[in-house]
This record gives sequence, structure tokens and C-alpha cells, in this order.
Amino acid sequence: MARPTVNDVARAAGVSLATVDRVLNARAGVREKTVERVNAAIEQIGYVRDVTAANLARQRLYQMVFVLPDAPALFVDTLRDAIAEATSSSLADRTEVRIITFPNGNPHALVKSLRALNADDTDGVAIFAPETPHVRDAIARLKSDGVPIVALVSDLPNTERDHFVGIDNIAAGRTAGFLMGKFLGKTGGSVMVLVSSMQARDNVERRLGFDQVMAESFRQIEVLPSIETHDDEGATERLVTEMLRNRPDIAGIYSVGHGSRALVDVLRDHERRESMTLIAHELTKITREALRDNLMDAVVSQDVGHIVRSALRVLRAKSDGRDIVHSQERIRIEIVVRENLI
Amino acid sequence: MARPTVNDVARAAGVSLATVDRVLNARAGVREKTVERVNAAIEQIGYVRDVTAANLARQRLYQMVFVLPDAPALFVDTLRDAIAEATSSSLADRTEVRIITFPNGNPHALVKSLRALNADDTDGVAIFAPETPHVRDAIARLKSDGVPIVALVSDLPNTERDHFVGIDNIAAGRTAGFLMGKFLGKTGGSVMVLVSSMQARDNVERRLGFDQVMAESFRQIEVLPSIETHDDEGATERLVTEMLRNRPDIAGIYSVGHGSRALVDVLRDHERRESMTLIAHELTKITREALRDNLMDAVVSQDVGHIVRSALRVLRAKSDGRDIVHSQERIRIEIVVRENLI
DNA sequence: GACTAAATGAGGTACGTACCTCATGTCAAT
DNA sequence: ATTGACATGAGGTACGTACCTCATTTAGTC
Repeated sequence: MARPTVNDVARAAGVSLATVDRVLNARAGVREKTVERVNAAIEQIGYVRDVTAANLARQRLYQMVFVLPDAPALFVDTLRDAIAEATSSSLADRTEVRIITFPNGNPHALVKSLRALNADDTDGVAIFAPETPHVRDAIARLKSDGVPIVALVSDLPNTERDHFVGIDNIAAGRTAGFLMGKFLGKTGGSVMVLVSSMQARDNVERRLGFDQVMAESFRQIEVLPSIETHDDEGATERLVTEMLRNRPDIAGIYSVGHGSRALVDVLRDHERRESMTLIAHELTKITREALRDNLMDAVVSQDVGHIVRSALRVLRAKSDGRDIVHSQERIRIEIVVRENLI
Repeated sequence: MARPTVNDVARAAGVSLATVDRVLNARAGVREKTVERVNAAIEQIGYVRDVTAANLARQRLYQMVFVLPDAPALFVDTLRDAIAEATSSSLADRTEVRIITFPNGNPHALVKSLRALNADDTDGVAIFAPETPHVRDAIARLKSDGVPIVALVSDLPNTERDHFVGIDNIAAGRTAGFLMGKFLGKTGGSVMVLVSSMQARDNVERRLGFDQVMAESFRQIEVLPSIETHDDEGATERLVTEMLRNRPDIAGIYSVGHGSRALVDVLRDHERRESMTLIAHELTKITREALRDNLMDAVVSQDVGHIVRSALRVLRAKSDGRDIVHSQERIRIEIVVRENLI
């Protein structure tokens, strides 16, 4: 009944402890046939390495790095808070977390930061950044150095990142579209769409998914072209105000990007506030208050706590060459309304 | 920089390792003043016990028990699957899981099962059962034996359970009500409500929340009295079929309980299928398919995987007398629609 | 069969903590 | 001053694994 140990493996394989150790830790100097015999024994008696004992013996300290932009969007702050919270309890799993911030929209600064990292003092990197050629190169270098890398929130599919921690943004856009369609109902109307930037992969994908659903299931609703805000709050306020003045047919607003402060500010005291259906992404202080005040109807979000914990789990696993449990690492697309706000 | 150990504490407090050990493990034979000195030193140098090393030394094996009904509702199977999945990886955190099943609606069998448990071979119990006087007594006995207990899915507030792992069911009902109101829109109509049993606390609370929101925000919708199904599929089919025949004003159906198979079966080929708004609880094989097939509009759910993992974490913490991180143990009320189905 | 290189074994220490024993210290009551 | 009770110290072993050294065996080559 008791869990088998390395000594049991040694006995079962008819070799010494030292040989089992060499096999387990992939050290050289063991004949292929012996390796097989040991592995067979491991299989047969169901040995599983005691990771905690191993880490204790190894005096393992995982040194992880999060790379984030200093974008003015509140979502990034939320993410940063989640990292801070994970850090406070990370001591328990021998994980040390550093955060590197790079100026928003400055790929050179980002690349410079990434260049400072190396395999000696970092066991894993989680990156939230747009995919540019420079970033691709920097990631390739880190990978060739043997540093595990995960993309955070926005995927980097054309790089060698080991894993993507975040939601399927097309599906997130589809979800927002479905809700918009259902909420607007038979009457229909037009929908204004605000995106941060058409450079940001997640924004583009959400818009794509939104349009898909609208075309498939809600033909009575007209979706207007995207308005790019570039996270500029002043500009956004002007654009939204003007749009609302000129287009009485607008019945809904879909905020695709990571920040919705300006939009909420405009609408809070607007005369059309009551009749407007508002759907945004990411649960932050702003969207939370807007939901509570019945100003916003739904928020499509992702749990940043999960994202951070998942990123750390995946990086630790990759760093140890272990497999990950995919079902546990799937990040859900959450729908938050006034009533299930926490 | 390195994490302080017991030896550092001993040095800082000016006592021996043995005394620190006595203090840490609450063993007798240490003067009050010395205890204080050691605790001060712990505080000052920021010592945190290495739980993994401690468990290794202690050869700790957490023996946890889940107590579940054999209700025919699919949700219980889903929960059982989640426990099975958690069990497969529980080896890593020295946790052994047993499942005890009791016949649905038979409190005596349940109490008999609980009586068989004792502090010697169980370090924690997670219970999903209705709160009856017998159950209360059984729980009180276990608690007086020093066994940590958490209520699962449905709370047992009048018992001495240490914690409740599950959602706020009033809020869950409110969420369902909000969606129903939004989906039905200005036109309104009547809503049929199906509950498993008015004995089940979670069902009652959901119904309560649903009615609250309807009364507050959607006065144009008439909510009909609850229909009790007692998880009897044949009876449910008859009741629903009849109701739909007699009441052309019904525009929505809210399924409060843990099972929706019969409801889905009736509606799948029903002529009014298209015009009906359907909202149910718990993501199972049945509701999942119904969402996918556009038969159901939304499911208000709770992640059983989280519930199981959270229950185990809480029980381990209680068993060690450690505090729990409440933010991590909060179970979210999830809204699942066709587009964010995983 | 002698030589060499590679493979394996034997045995140790260490990680941070738990838990044990035995010796020695302290203090107050007698 | 002696006794006894209690407090504390010293030092050990153990948990399961990593990693080290050195000796010994084995396999392959000539």
C-alpha cells in the first residue's frame, strides 16, 4: 500500500540505488539495456518520484519572470495584482517571481529586457506582449538557451513558446456577440465596436469571433466598423460622444480592448444610458463598478488568478521536463453579469 | 535571501533546536516566556515552516472521504468524475481519497456510513447531503472527534462544518433570473420553474434568488409556482408536456435542480422549441449537448473540478491547523452559453 | 588473456523537519 | 542542603531524493 521508493525500484530492477538514480536523473554512464530494465521496473511497481522530497534534496528554487507592458489599461494592473498575490504564497512551492515591465509599444525596450535574461538565473518566462519580429527573435534565443516560455493572455503562435495561458479569443468574441444578440433581441439596432488596436492579436480575434456570430445568428443587427482607441482616453471620450450624437440607431456598444474607463465615463451620465446595451472584456475595478451600477450588461472575462497560477505550474513542469495536465490548465471564458459578480 | 530554517530560529531565540521544535509542534515542557521568545524570533526573521519537508519527515498521508448520494441526477456523476480525476494526481500531495455513497433520500443509511468514520483513519470529510437532524448529529460527533468537515455544493449552515465549498445559491438563482429577464426582453411572458425537491436547500435558495430578481427588475414576466420533480424523469416528462399544452403564454423554463434530462428530452422535438428560452443549472453531458444544439440558452454552473480541489485543500489546511486563503477557495458562479462551452 | 574504458555498486552527506532519548540545568518547596 | 519537578540542551535517526566519490565489475578490443 505504501508508495514505492527508489530503493524499491532498485530491488525490483536488480540494480543498485546509484544506477536507478542515474536513470531517473538522465545522467550518463548507463547501458541502454539497463535503462530499459529500470524503466520497466518503475512501470511495473508504479513508482512515482516524490517531487517534494526531490526538490528538498535539490534545494530547488524556481526563478520565474513575468514580462508585462506598462499599458495604461487597468487589466494589466489587475494582472500585476494577481502576480503579487501568487508571489506571496509562492514561497511554499519554492518559486521566486520577478516582474519585468517594458514601455507599451516599444519593442526595443522589450527586447533589451529579454536579452538580460539567461538560463542561469531564470527557470521560466511568462510573456504578455504583441508578436513582433524582434520579440520572436528574443524568444528564439531564450528557447535555445533552454528557458521555458509561455505566452500570457495574447498568444504568440509563430514563436517557439511552450504553451499559451489564456482564452481562445475568437470564442471570447463569439461569446460577447452571442450575448449582444440575445440582449438586443428581435428589435436589433446597430452596434458600435471599440478596439484598443488592430495590432493586438487578441483584439483582432475577438472582433472576428463577434462578427462571425452576428453574421450567423443575428442578421437584424448591424455591426459598425471598429473604432481604434489606442488606449487614449481623451480620444475615446470624444469619439464615443460624437458617435452617440450622430447615430440614434446605435443600441449596443462592444468594447473589445483591455480598457473601458473612457467609455464608462461617457455613458455614466449620458441620456441614452438606459437604452444602451454594453458589453466589455475583462473584469477590473471599472467594469466591476459599471456592472454593479447597471450601466454595463455583461463582461466577458478571464480569471487572472487562474492565469498566473497556471503559468507558474506550466513553467515549473516544463522546467522539470514533466507533463502538464491539460484539463487543469484550460482557462475558462467567464461571463460576468450584475448578479454573479463576486 | 535564503529561507530561514528552524536552526536560524533557534539561534535567533537563543535556545536549542529541541526547544524550537517543542514550540513549533505545541509539545509540552516549555516555559511560557520561552515560547514567547521563540515566537518573537519566528516573527522577526520571518520563518515559515517548510510544509513539504515537514510532511516528508512526518510521513504524512492525508486520508480524505467524500460522502455523496447515489441520486440519479447527472450532476452527481460529474462530481464523482471530478473526484476520480483529483484522486489520480492526489498522490503528489500525499492525499488518499475514498468515496462513500449513500442511497438518495435515506438519512439513516447516511448516518450509518458516517458512524463508520473515525479520527484514526480519516483526516477530513466532504459531505454533499441534505441537512437533517440525523446528519447534524453525525457531523457533531465527527467534529467532537476532531475530524475536519466541509459541506459540498449544498451548505449545512446549522452544523459545525468548518467550511462550505460551493456557490452562493441565492446569487446563482439571481443570475439565472437576470439572464431569463434579459433574454425574454420587453415582451415578457410566463416562466415555468422546475425544482428537484423543496427539501433541498440549494434548490430553495435558487428559487428564492430567481424570484427576487424577477420582482425587482422584470415585472413584465410572470413566474409560475415551482413544480417538484423529485428527480423522477417519467413524471417530469408528463408534467412538462402537459404544462406546455395548457399554457401558450409560457416563454421560458427555468430548471433549478441538478438534473435536466427529462426536460431536454421533451423539448428536443417539441414544436415550441424555437420560441422557448431555457435556462438550467450545472454543466453535464445533457446540458452541454442542449447548449450545443441551441436548445438551451444558458447554464448557470459551478466548476466541479475547482470544488473538489478546493475541498481537499481546505481539509488539508484544517487538518494541519493552517489558515486558508479565502480568495482562492471562492467558487465562482459560471455562466455557460453555446459560445463559451469548452 | 591482458588491457582499457565503460558500467555499476557501495556508501556516504545533504536538504528541512519530526520525533526520540538521555543528560544537564534551574528553581522552588521541604 | 536535598529532593523532585520541570525546563532545556545535545545529539541522534528518519523521511525520499540528489549528488558525490571511489572501488569494483563487466564488456569490448587487440
